[in-house]
Amino acid sequence: MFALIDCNNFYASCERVFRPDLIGKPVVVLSNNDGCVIARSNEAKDLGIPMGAPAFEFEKIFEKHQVHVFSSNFALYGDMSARVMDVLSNYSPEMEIYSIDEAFLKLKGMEHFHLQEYGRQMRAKVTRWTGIPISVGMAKTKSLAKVANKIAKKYAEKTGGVYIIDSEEKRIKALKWLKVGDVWGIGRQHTKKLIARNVFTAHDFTMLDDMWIKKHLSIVGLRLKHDLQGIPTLDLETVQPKQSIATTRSFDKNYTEFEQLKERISTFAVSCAEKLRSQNSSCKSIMVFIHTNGHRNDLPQYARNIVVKLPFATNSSIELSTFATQALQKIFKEGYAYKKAGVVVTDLTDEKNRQLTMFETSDARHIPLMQVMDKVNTLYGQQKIRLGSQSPKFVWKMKQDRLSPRYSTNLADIITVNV
DNA sequence: TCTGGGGTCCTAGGACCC
DNA sequence: TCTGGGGTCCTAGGACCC
Repeated sequence: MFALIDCNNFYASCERVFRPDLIGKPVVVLSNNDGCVIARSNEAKDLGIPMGAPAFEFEKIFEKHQVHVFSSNFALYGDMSARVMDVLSNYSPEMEIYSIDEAFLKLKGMEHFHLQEYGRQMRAKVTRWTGIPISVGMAKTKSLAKVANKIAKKYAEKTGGVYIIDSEEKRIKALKWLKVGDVWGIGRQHTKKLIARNVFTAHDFTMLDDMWIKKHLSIVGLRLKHDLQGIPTLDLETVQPKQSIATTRSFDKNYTEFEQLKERISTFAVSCAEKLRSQNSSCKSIMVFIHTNGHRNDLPQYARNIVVKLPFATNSSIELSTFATQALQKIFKEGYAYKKAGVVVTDLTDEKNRQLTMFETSDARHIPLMQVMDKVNTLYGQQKIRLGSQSPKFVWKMKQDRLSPRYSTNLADIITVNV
């Protein structure tokens, strides 16, 4: 058996842990730059605020219904996630942390446990120890555990937040209930195709011909079909080293000057370099992209990316910044209003096993320099030491008007209790 | 005015090898 | 008329996830 544990309305729930006065009230959390809604409490969902709703379009509704709006506070959510995962790890030796708010547990050898009760215990303990409400779904395969979890969440009162698919009868009933577009692994494009073929439910999907699925949804779709039929096809995935690392941002306003973009790209490259160093990797290629605002029909559009193979693997902020800004020069065009840019590093290698080239031009002196930079910046705050190319002339600040305190990761933000 | 960020996997087609 | 067979690697693009 597999269990899928999912935190309910995770970001919104994190905000509520330290603001219990918000329980029962509509809460939404916005994306970077306070752009769109990325998390909603049940009360906010009931108001008809959709996922991804642009904040500016819903400002009136927020006001009218006294919705509590938060900027995203990833320091808080990351820390709360670690706490939840820590509690869950006590319930099985085999766990896969699937995302910031989801984990699969393998319940091998627990067939004789009272699983319903086991799920209830998990739920009680996570809520008690972290303040985060969760839903638990269990079934013979991962994708069915996902389905069970949806049922547990949707019918929380009836199920107590725990649902188990443990018979063929329940499996069929669950799959007939689930819309095909809500199946894990079936997105918008595939849903369109499936509905055109009169496939409306997950159950309809499992009745499709293997060859048809393989042709139109690839091997991934076929595996999913088998998994949904109760044939274990998807196993827990072990933690793999990352294949790519990205830092990308939308801007608060449109940028037209090369110098402005250069500062951004340099900063993104430095950020990627820091992420690389924190996991002891170097990268051998780098991708830089820029584009205009696709939502603005009134402005000329331009989007380009460029991949640069590096002559040697590196994680030096200085070197990556240099390569990135050189790349930017190749794709930048005058006369456009740029809204978003990013740097993605790929071809990652272990720092220690770095292959040198015959004519290595990477500067070995950067290594101790980066160590010192990381140390100082960790101790005294981000960007206390930065490159000259990250000019303070262009001070850039993300719009975060409604940021909550970092209750659990910053000493100054710890809550005070008055007795 | 204003619309997120960070990932993964698969396939088809081209280039290349013997 | 008639032009092999079997591979690998790489890349771009498309799909998906939270």
